Amino acid sequence: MSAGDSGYQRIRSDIIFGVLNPSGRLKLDSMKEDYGLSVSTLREILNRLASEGFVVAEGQRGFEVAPVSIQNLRELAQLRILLEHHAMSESFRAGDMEWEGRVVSAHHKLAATERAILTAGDDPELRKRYDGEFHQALISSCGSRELMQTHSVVFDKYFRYALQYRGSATVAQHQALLDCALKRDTAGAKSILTDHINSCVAHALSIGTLK
Amino acid sequence: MSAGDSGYQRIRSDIIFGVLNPSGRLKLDSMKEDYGLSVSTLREILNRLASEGFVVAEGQRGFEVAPVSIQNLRELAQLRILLEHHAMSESFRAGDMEWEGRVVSAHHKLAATERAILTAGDDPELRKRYDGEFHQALISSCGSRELMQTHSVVFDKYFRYALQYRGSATVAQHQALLDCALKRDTAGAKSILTDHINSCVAHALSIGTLK
DNA sequence: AATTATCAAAATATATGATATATTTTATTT
DNA sequence: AAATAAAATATATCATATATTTTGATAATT
Repeated sequence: MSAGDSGYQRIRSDIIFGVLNPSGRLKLDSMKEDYGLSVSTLREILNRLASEGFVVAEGQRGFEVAPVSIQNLRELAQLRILLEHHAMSESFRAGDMEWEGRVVSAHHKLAATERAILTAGDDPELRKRYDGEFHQALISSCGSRELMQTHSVVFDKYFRYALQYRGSATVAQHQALLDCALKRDTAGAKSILTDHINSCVAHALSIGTLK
Repeated sequence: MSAGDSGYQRIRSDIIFGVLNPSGRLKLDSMKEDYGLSVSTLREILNRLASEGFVVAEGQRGFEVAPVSIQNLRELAQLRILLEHHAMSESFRAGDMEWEGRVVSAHHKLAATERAILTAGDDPELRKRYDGEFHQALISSCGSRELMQTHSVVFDKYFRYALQYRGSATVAQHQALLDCALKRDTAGAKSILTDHINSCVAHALSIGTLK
């Protein structure tokens, strides 16, 4: 893996998981040391992240981590619901046995990880990975790369607000989504997903660190 | 405007309007001369375009213009319909007098440009600009920056397939969309937009250069 | 004879450090 | 306190060095 690619993954992850503070300036000199990369390589990475929306580039004045806000959380939640509802519909319709296999497999890994949280404690990075992979599996037969890619970026941006583990309600919702998928119950899945996301928004707002 | 920014605009535009051929390799050395930029600046630009999906970056093997295909056109058309339907609904609901002003203004400019095509010939770049600004105005009160930005990228990618002017049907559809907007007729607008986009897809397919 | 494997040279891409340009801060003067 | 100039800091661009991939020639294998 190239220096640029691994640096990209690290910085992207550090933004999502709050290692780099929202709205914090990203000074090239200090990042050069922190990530062991040259300015040019850093700039390539920051340009990529800027067009994904994880970084804002203020022309001639450098880069900063994209801010977080209640408004932005609500927008991302709504957009995720819109994209994921549609993608689930299509995917449930077209999903074959291979698809069911992917869904069951992804759910198994997610559920096991969620159980492990109770004993070993939460690992947000691992949880995000399996959560993402489960929702991705659910929509993986939607037939549209563009839709899946768009959804994936929205999901990752959304996850900046979902860093705290919310416990058993989430686990039950994932199980219910699995059941709906195997029954091809699109309406049920949409309804559960809406609750899933809205309760996450409510939880994020209840912490009260946003404005 | 910085060298990087203007180069970005030019290269992005050259991809959308087919000056740079789909699937064509983007060699840094030759681009350096064509655009008068250094490799570093070019790489920043190509990285940005890669994460938007206009360019594909094959690790260690450089960059190429994103390919076009019937499948991709269909995906983008569907995604645009999904996003724009939802955004119109919200925007029609929330749109106030200022919004109506923006819509009327954008339509006026688009309609005038479309009329001018008959006498002065088509200028795809101008047409895209005003077409984009009209649809943007329609959804401008949707209340979600994330939705508008996502829509904007999808619109631009979609436009790679809409380079040929299609004539009076399009003009009538834009007029009908304006009427629906001012009447807050969401259902009507959705139906017209669907036709608008689907007939554009049909037209692109009828040319038969895609596969 | 045709195909595959090996290797060196050329072409190309990636990464770096240095320089030029722009922005912000500080100090000085009005 | 406001305005301006100088210094300090940071960003943007460039030219170059390093690493990778591709190409083409030769040798080995089927």
